[in-house]
Amino acid sequence: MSDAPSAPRPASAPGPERLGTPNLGDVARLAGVSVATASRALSGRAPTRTSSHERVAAAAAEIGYVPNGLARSMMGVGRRSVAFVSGEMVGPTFAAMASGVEEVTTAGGHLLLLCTTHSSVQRERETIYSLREQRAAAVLLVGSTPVGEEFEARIAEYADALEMVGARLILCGRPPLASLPHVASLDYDHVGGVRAAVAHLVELGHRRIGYIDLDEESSTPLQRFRGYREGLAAAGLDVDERIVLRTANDIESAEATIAEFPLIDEGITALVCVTDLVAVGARNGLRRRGLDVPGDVSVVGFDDMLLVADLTPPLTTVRAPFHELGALAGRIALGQTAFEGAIELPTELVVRGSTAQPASR
Amino acid sequence: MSDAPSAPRPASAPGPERLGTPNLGDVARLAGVSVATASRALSGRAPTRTSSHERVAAAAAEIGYVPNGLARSMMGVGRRSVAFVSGEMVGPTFAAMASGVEEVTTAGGHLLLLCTTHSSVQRERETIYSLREQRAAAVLLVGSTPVGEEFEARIAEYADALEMVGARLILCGRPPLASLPHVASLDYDHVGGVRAAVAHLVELGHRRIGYIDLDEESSTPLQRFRGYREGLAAAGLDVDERIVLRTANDIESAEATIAEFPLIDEGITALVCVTDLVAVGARNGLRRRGLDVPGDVSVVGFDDMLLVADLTPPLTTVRAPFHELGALAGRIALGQTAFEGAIELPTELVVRGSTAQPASR
DNA sequence: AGAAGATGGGAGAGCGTTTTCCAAGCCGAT
DNA sequence: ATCGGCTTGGAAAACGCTCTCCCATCTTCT
Repeated sequence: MSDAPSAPRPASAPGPERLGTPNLGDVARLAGVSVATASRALSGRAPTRTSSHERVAAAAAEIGYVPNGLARSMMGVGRRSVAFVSGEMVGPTFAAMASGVEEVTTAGGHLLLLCTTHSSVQRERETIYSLREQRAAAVLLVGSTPVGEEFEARIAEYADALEMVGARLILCGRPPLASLPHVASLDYDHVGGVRAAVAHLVELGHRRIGYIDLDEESSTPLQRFRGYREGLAAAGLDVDERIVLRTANDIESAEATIAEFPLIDEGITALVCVTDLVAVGARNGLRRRGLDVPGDVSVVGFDDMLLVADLTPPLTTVRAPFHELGALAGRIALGQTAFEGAIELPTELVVRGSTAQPASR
Repeated sequence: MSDAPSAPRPASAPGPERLGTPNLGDVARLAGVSVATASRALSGRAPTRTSSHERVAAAAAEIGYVPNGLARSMMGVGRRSVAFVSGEMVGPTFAAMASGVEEVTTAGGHLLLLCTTHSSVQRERETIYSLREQRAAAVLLVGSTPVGEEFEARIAEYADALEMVGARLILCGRPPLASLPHVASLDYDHVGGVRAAVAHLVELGHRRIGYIDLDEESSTPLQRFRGYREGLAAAGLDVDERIVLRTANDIESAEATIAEFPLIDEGITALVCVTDLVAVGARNGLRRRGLDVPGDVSVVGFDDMLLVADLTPPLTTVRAPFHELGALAGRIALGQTAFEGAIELPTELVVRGSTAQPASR
């Protein structure tokens, strides 16, 4: 049956000109060598360099050859990609973490993919599965997320799905999951940070310290609240649920929350806030009620976002190493650093002007 | 010569088990159909669905088949990627623009690549060429950059290089280049924004209005300075170089710059700043010198970054539609919107408390 | 009942690389 | 002069997919 071993070239024209971008075959043809030789010459993987190598290089330059990274990736030798998946791209912590990741991915010759889930489970799942199809080297799931069985089951599903194609899943900015100790997860010391903040307030003489929490049940606020609780406990104080407020994570909501809170009646002299944004809102609300910060009420935030040092008063807050966290996550994603158990980066209390001794009664 | 048309399968074992992730061939084999049928069935490109389609779907589910996005991309049917290339990833404008781009790329089923050049020409070039190899659909070069022939030549080089592989170059957040009207470039109205700021100050009664510029010659500060000049001219005033300062784009530098500036001697009552960061630094410096804002000197910024509304006094500034700019750039990148000449999005003056009538002399 | 049309599915080329295997060619050594 | 080792380069398989022919059915019309 095989009467014509050489196929009749159905599509391409007989002339030397081809459509589209030139290909390694074109380079080889022009240089008068085989594609194998051309590939070897261009990738520098050949034993020695000979005249044909130079012909290949010249041919490549002449026709403007651009190697196809997609094809290289398919052969397992291209750049791999790492995905940065977060709920939202705004917010003070995002950019710093992303830049940390970017630093190590590009240093390693890899690509950084950016995805947003808009806090939708469906989009999160779609994103992960899409990334799996793209054969990403790793997926960084960053930011706070819900706690609970349903969530852990979802992460387990993602981890399995990704492992199936040799991609690893890394949880970034959230604590390790009890049921999934093998999933790499790195976080910073929320608890210690807030504990330090509370200790600072206690040392200043505060005894009645309120807390403003987020109105969502996710890992970050939960941990920070634990820091509050432990901080109080360390000073021999108990959590009084009546002076724990909840709000959304933006300035306006926090301000509105403070507006309708009978704090004076409770004798509160200090307020620990789950984030800087909430702290700023709280400060605005206090001010609106004619209360001075820190004269009447001290305020502490968390994140040390840009500009909080320039507020009046400058905000006392907890600084977390977002950039380092991102860089470390990137290194683990690329396999440059092994993941051995949970990683928790230290945080640091930055004392500024929004905290002071309570007014003498 | 062709005695053995069927090659002797050198590598893979004879058993049904294969290493690595399952393949479309594996699915087809299990379903008892050809790869062509399997491909059609899974991609839903077949006219109707038949029993074999269901067998294929079942087989795919059974062995956990994950289509290879890289291979699909190589065939020209996969997700394409759009690259967001900026100097730095920090800064107030970055996240908003990136999120705008992300919104439209993922809506269109595409991938967003994130790259940083660290303001190094070499890295910029490497990035562009790497993206070209990756066959990105488009490259968004975002942020301010140097002006001048050398720069335009570089952009021309990039545009040509990218066009060679069918990728388009989009300049985002900088004005169109005179020598390259065909490369898509979108910007927002720096000039109009600063003009409005100056007009606002003039209307308040200011006549001696200083300016703090950046110490770099790039498009953004140049345009904003032009807005300053035109704003003064519209009020019949001239630029007095003695009250034009230069600083780096961070709070500390701006503060230091203000510290050694004889502004009182010059009778300055208002200061227009090239960015919010500089404005905050200026405010800090003024305050340090015992001057009140806006009592002694009014201050205007540009960018309306997060928290400037919560400073004391709240900063009067110019707001630019960064998110929309990013989204529009994304749409042009994806070819959803045609680029017809320069695009300039409007800006808006946001009057807050850092500007007031000059003190009566 | 036979032919025309519709339709599902298979074989195989093609995408642009890398890489393995193997045939030459060339050198010095026996 | 011939043989083993070494370099050099080519043919072709492989990666995993899509897509264009085709052929074999099945339906349906005359």
